[in-house]
Amino acid sequence: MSTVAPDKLQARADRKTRKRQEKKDQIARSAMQALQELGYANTSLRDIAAKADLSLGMLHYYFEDRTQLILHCVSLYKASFISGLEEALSDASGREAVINALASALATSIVEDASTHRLWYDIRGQAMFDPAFRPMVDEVEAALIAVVETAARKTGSARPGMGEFGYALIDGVFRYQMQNQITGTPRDHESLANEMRAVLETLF
Amino acid sequence: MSTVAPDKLQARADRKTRKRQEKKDQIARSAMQALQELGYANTSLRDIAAKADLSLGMLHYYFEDRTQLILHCVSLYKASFISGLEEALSDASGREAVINALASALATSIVEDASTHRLWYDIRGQAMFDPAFRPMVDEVEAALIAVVETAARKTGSARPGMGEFGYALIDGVFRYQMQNQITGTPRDHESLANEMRAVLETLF
DNA sequence: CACAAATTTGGACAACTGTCCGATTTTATG
DNA sequence: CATAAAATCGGACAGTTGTCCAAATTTGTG
Repeated sequence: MSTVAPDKLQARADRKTRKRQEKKDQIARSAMQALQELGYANTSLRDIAAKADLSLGMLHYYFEDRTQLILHCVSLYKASFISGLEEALSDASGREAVINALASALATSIVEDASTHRLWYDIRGQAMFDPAFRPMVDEVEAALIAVVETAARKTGSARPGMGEFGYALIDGVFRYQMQNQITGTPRDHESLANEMRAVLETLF
Repeated sequence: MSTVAPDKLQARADRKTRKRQEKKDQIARSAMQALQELGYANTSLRDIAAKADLSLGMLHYYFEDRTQLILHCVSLYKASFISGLEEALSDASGREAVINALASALATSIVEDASTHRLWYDIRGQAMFDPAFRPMVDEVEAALIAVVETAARKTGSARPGMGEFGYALIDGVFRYQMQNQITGTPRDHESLANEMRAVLETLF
């Protein structure tokens, strides 16, 4: 028989699992640093352990295997990037304002988080070969398509198939900007936003 | 002193190097089969040797290292894909004909060579982390941008910066089509070409 | 045919990988 | 404070990787 109330046990278990989740997030944030630098193919668990100042065994204590750890990183990426876009959209109303908000948010992300997106594109490409990454990639892309659909609705230009088509177009330019930002000549926020605006103006 | 004429020596040396080049191409074609299947990160030299029915040492006899072999594969990809696009464009005149030709050629390539493009996107992503791939990737992209500029000129809609911008847009849709063709529901030539035509109509 | 060069083989090698586990330390609990 | 659970460590393990090389075979040449 238990000496404490059931709800107290429950609360205790919850605190444990939350603490564990936070530790997993913290490890994943360190892991992202290593992955962003070296890429999926060239980052070993030892690289990650070193970056996180953790022992090798710890990684397997918190994550089933390498794939699960990387998936957790993508999950963090999604939460951060998508919610930023949604927030930018929710604050805007009127066609021009919506277009400006989206273009500006995307440009900001290129300037500030180019190497995070580089990792995302690396893993999205990996998903083309390793089915283990597909569900997570599909989840992120579905959310991005939903963002485009929201923008289309708010600009009064919603059409069937618009989400996917718009996502593909925007992603093409966004990825090219990211690539040039890292391997070519970096551009400033205004220049990037203007280019993206040109896409959105013809799309919506 | 030599017992044969200098030009004869020259011809002999040329034959040797040409034969060596053809062997390299043959190996690279086999290597592409393995790489297309498994991807850059998961294809070992042993996988390639097995696919090419060759011993491991042979690969190093013809290629300095793994990177050089893969670069040779990309070089083959470029020659084949780009020349196909250029040919399609050269046969067409008049705005609608040019747009149709380009849209159709791209759709054909999605249907027939989706997994070749999957490998290309894999290596283009790899170039974001490994500088050894950058010159080759830049070369391919410069050629693709030139194709877009040719199309823009032939449709009478050439503007400064058009090549890069158009390439980014088209590539976004093309890549998304490729991804869906492999991991999603494959579509037929007409459907793919129609979608691409929609991009080209607004671009040019 | 003889002989040199080119080609091909098969395996050795060290480095690196993800995974796993026993022992130790730290933390939370009654 | 004592004791159980959670957390952390350090290293072992087997498998894989790219690279290299000495020997054997094939090819081309005089």
